[in-house]
Amino acid sequence: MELPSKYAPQQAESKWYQYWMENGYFRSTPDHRTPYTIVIPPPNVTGVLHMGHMLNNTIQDVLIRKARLQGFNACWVPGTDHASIATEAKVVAQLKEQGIEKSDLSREEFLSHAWAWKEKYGGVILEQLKKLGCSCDWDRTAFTMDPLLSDSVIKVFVDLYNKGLIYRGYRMVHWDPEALTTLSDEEVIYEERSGLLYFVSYPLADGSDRITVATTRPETILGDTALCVHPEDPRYAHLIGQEVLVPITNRKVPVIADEYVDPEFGTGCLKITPAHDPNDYLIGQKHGLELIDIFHPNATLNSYGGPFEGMDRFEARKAVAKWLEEHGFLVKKENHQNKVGTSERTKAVIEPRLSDQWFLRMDTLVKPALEAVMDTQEIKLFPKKFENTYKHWLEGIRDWNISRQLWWGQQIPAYYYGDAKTDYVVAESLETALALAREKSGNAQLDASDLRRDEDALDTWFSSWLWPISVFNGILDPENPEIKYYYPTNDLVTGPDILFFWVARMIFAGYEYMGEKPFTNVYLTGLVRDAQRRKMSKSLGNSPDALKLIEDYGADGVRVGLLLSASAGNDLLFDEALCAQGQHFANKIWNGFRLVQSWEVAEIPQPETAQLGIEWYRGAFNQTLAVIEDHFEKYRISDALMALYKLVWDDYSAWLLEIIKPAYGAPIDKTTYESVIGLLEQNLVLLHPFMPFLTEEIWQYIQPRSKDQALIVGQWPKPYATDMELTNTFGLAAEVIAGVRNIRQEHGIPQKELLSLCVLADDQFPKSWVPVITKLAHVEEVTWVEAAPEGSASFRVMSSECFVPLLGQIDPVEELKKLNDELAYTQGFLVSVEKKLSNERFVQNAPESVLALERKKQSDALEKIEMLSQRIAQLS
RNA sequence: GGGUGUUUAGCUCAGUUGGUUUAGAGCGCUACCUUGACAGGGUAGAGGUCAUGGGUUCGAAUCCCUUAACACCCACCA
Repeated sequence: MELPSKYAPQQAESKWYQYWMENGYFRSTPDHRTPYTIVIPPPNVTGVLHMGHMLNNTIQDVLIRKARLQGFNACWVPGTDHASIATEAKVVAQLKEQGIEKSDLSREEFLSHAWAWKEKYGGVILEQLKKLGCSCDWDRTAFTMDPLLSDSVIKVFVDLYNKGLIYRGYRMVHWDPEALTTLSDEEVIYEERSGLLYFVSYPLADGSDRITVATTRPETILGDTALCVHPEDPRYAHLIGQEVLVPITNRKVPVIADEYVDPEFGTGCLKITPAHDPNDYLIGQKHGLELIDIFHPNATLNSYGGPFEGMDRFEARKAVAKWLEEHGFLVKKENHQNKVGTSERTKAVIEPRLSDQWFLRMDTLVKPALEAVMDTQEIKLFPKKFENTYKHWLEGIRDWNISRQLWWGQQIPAYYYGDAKTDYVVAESLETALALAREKSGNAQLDASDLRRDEDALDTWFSSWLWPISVFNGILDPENPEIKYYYPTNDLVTGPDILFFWVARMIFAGYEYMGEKPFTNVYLTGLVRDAQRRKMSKSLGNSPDALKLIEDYGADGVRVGLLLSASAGNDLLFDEALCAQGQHFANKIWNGFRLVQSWEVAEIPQPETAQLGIEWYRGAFNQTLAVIEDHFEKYRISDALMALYKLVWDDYSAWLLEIIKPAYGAPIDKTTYESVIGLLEQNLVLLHPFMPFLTEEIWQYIQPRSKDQALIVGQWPKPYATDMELTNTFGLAAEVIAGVRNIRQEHGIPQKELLSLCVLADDQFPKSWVPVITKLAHVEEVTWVEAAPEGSASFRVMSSECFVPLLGQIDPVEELKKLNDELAYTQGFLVSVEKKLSNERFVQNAPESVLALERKKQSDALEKIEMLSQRIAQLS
């Protein structure tokens, strides 16, 4: 059959993906085999595939496919996350475009819009993963708001509440004025921003003096309820206990003293706005200060804003500053760098805000999670450096704010029946809630209509932290066969940016609900950056279109490109050139196959060269197989691929195929043909996890295969029984061949012209390789000589000297120069070796093996120098 | 402010407990090759005082300290 000389991935990819799907190779059900399980880090349901997804899903697919080939029952559970805040923001924006405000909708109406959106766009990213070749068990596709998963979340909430780990508290929390919800500590990103430090003077109530305070937020003056100085600050000692007038409002507030104040900073006097700053809040509590909340939820000023009411906080900042300046309260302004908390999702500047929220106590959950990683190593993080980060975070962790003022998500199962703050119950169902409420209130007349369910939804991560358990229904039905079989999962592959958000919390949940770790190995990939080291982001527009890449280079090419650049634990600088390299590699493999299948097979004896080549390659294959296993164990996927790349490109294509290649038009013997097909098939198995499409394509071209002979369910190779001696001496033969090629190159001798090769050999000369040397170096014959023939170019391999007689074509001056250069190098080398050997302390201290080695180097060098000198003498 | 990590060829990175290394790979680069699988190819080659300064050692890219640059994480300093 006539195959094209360029591998065209497009048709092959859709063909084989469909074939795999139709035959159910991705499906997994519990059986007698050992399971190998990965749960996907569920991408946002509204998301589209970006480079980060491409990378970590490629890695997961490599691991899953390899496990499948190794005979494990491989199960990769796909799914999506409802991403409460991100999705809600998108839906709100979309509704706005249609002229609908969220505030005009009921919860039910809004949710029906949100579900419609999810149905429409929710599957996109999963379809894209299929294009990449991901072999997920699609029948298991889960969504964090599926009934089963949602019920799990509610059950866990109630359970944790009953255990006393979840509580409702009035706290200062991070408020996102754009999304109109609170956020957890982890969702706040601090950014360095340059702003102004305003120095504002407050008159004493009795008019006797003025005090200047420094603030970055003059608008919060409207909520000031005290000034505060350090108790031992002599500058202000006389003012403690006096009252000052707050500018604009003319409210009288006290001057108090607290050690929190740093006398060195600003003026050493701090204004206290307990409602709008976490520290001020603490000081306010300590000193019993009044709380004045000056903002609406969207961070515009409320009625406390006086003349500024209705203004946005940043607008108000300028307006207040202007007012202060005009009325003589503003002493000066200074440039000031400070860290501003922003919302991870909306980028809005966070406003500290007091409110009633639900919290999860972390102290007891943290303990087993810390031990599992730091002490018992039940869970291993790759790369290891993240263990420290993990430890630090766990040790400094604060309670987790899990309530969100959103609708898209699991609604908190708390029901209020009265006006007091404690008039609520927590229950999985309305009926239970009613019963509990009647009991708690002592009012048997309570009726379902008297219960008001908490309006808030739960943090997205409060559902995804159960993911490895809930996808197997392990929360609602902990004894079911699936969870017992698949849990704990094996590997988790994700980005380090969600180590705290997700990974750590899954570990908490695993120990709390399964009494066991959720996974054994966590492989944290690097961030994908562009060639200039910038993060890939939509706003920079430097993120390539994932699907376009697949179209251009083929999924296999993209996978290889991505993996080649992703050395373990480092950020990866993505460059399309690497996808091209992957594509070239695919083509190389394709053409290697094209060559073999073009041969006519005949019942003729096997040439010695072919026998040697096959035997040697088996050894090389064994070595690479071992290297690959080792790399995989350490999650060095990139290195594993590179080892394979070299095996296939150099050893298989460049050497083996050249060695066995019959003369043009001549047939190949059957033995060699069958061996090389066998070797090719083994290569394909190793390559399959990385390049699933191409390998299946060739695999099926080689011969028709039945359903259970497909490559995807093939068998991982075992090492060949082979003569490693041949493998080990091949390197020398290759050097001889390279030596001859080099001489050809230097003297411009075409391939067609056969040369002869004379060798002044010692024992180490690879004599068994002579037939191969003859063939690949285009040498007529190899003869053994005792002295250098007249007019030869020469090179050395170990301590054998090789000559290519080139009467009349040799420039003795050139040849001499070459020899002299080599002599100089060898002498330099000898000096360094002898320096060591003449050092008594080296001889005394170094281990025998090292000494022997140095002595060998010395004698080799001496011998070489002698031979070189002879040649030089001869020529000059 | 605290912590972690990085710094090896033009680029991206290996270099495993210090000794088979006057340091390796891939890509790129240079020269030559219309070589019957592949120019998305082949052959050959150039290219590094292992960030800096010091120390330990018979021996350091590798261990210790200094300095510098970069990256990331954590932290309520107005």
